[in-house]
Amino acid sequence: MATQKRVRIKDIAKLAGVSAGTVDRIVHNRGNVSKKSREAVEKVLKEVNYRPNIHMSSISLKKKYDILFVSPKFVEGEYWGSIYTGVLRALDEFENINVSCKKLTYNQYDVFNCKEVYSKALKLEYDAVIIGPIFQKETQVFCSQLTEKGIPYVFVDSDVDQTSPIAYFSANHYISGYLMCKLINSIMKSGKKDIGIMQAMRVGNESANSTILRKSGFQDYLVENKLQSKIHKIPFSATEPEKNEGMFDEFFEENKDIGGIVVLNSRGNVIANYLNKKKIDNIKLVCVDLTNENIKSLKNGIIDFLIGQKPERQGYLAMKFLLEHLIFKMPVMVANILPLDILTKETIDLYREFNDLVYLDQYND
Amino acid sequence: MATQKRVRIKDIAKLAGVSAGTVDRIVHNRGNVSKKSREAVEKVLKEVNYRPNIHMSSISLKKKYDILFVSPKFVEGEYWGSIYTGVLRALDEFENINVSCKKLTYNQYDVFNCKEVYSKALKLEYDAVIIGPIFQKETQVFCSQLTEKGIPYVFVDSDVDQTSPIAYFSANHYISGYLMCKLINSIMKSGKKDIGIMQAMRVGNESANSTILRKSGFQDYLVENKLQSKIHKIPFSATEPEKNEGMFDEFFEENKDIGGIVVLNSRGNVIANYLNKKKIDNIKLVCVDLTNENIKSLKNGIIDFLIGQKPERQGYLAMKFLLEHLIFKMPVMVANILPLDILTKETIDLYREFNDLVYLDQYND
DNA sequence: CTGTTAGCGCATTCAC
DNA sequence: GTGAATGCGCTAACAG
Repeated sequence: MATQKRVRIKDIAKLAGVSAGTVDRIVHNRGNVSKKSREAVEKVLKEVNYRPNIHMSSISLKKKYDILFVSPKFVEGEYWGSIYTGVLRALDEFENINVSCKKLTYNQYDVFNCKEVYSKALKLEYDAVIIGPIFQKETQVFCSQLTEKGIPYVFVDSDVDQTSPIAYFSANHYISGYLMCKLINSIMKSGKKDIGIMQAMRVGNESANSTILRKSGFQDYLVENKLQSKIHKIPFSATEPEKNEGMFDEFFEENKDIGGIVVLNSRGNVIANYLNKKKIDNIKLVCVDLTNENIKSLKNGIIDFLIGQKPERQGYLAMKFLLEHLIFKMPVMVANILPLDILTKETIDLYREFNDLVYLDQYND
Repeated sequence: MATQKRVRIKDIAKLAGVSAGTVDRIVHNRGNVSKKSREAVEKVLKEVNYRPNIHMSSISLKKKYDILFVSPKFVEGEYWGSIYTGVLRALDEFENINVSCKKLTYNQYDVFNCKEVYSKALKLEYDAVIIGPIFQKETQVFCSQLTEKGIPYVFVDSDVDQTSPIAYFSANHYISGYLMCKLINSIMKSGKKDIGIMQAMRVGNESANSTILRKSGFQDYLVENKLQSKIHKIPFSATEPEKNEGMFDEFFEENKDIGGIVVLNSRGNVIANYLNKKKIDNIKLVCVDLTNENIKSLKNGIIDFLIGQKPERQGYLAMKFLLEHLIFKMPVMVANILPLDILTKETIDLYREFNDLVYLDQYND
């Protein structure tokens, strides 16, 4: 009753006046089909909305698929780790498909290392790539070389201009920054009016695309709402954390009117730990990404709102769509923008309990 | 690499020294098995963590399952409609399983009608029931009669005391109320301090369990945080909406210090539309449930935060778990508490785009 | 080029 | 009470 009976390959064969084998050859673009048969089958396919049953396919599929996963280095519980967990979950769900997934990671704070890893990646053999991009230009070069070799790729976390991925899976970073600005303003109580923004220092002086977009959304909210808050950049080092406390001490010495801080990258815990240590509790804090460290700070009340980007789902969908594309050459939607999760101390536990899946795998290259 | 090769029924058969047919008889509790075989197989099952492949099972399954869905009346886009949509989505995903789902609905504001529908339900034939409960006592009676007949049931939206469902799928309504109280307080600006709570009038004067729990969470937040806000109940009628405007006029005439309103049931749009019509824009509003009407008010800025309870997912999981239970008699987790979504004007569109699935079915009984 | 056939994991039926 | 045989939708190898 709910949905009409799904049409099978056998039905299509009958309607087109050919055998099941021929239909299968066409669906999988496997050649050796006469023009006449192809046209007859494609005509039927257009009429009947054939949705191949991937579970049935995978059981009898013999081909092996090699996928490469390239992203910033990570450990479990970090943003990129969750993306990878999603990738593994997709592999688990489609366990009958014979696919191997090789992982290659680079230092996201060092453009030179990223370049190195990309060229290392080009020497390997695989059917498709999942890319977690940080550096725009380097990724563009990498992608154009993949295109030359005829290898399809998808992005997770961000899209990259001037590339042609099969699909990408990301949050809307602009809206994310816009939202974070709204949230910090709506919870800052009258009195101290200034807002701080954390800024990571990188080798190569390039900021991640996602952070740039968030900053732009942040600014636009201020302008659209004619807010007069003074904005202060707070520098910090992701690679040499021991330097941070000194820098923060200096900053807060000079800026006494900070009423709220927004962290537009996933390292919110850096400032949260500082505020906690110094027992500063009159500064509101809005951060992004459900890293283990950020979650800890959300739970103990230092972070007020934490924005989640569903990294696990991004990875899951990327692998799932990639497999569907490889197997069925199905047209997939290119832009896949996932919703933003707004989390508080009250909701984080339920969120994790429900989304967490235990993976005991080692996260090794 | 990701996960160890899944063990198949054939593997178990070999390990236990019996044939695949025998293993299947045991897995499906179908009898006609010697004690010796049963013990051998069960021993192996314990050791190897057999996860039957439901997709492979369903293809060769011949049995037909009849499911009954009982809930408050709804139209598309309302809370209960989304739950039903999730049920249909599960049926679509497991299309190979031969299952029919009959729908029966009652007036959630009229306990007598609910009773009638429950007794009508008891006269039908089915293998299991999905219940959306509103009235506690009546549901308890219904459930005890189901238990007598040996018919399993699951709840969506709420659990009900003194019943033994296979499982239930709901939000934590207590936390939901607690959270709504925190949100309204964090965004109310100094000045007007009082908070209003909307209260639906019902035939039978029984409030839904979910609303009672939310109220309790709401109160506890106030107490724990030693907040002095004065709380005002604002009565409204869900069944005779034309009476509301007069009641609200009267209420706001008498209470000038309302700075925020919380609606602990899904009818937030009732007060939102009123505030919009009267151009009152200095009252913050926090509501629950993503009904089409509530979403409209969120988008035009009348509602500040809207709490979502993932009704679609509740319905989906209820049907999915029920089928798994019926087919495999698998032990399912009884309490399934879904996370709460916090939505704002900025995030609602992404949320809907991503979660919406088009179902062209008619919502008829 | 194309139809036929075997086999994937599983539930079920049918001889033994 | 049990193993062997069949068929589900699909892919892949094979024989024409």
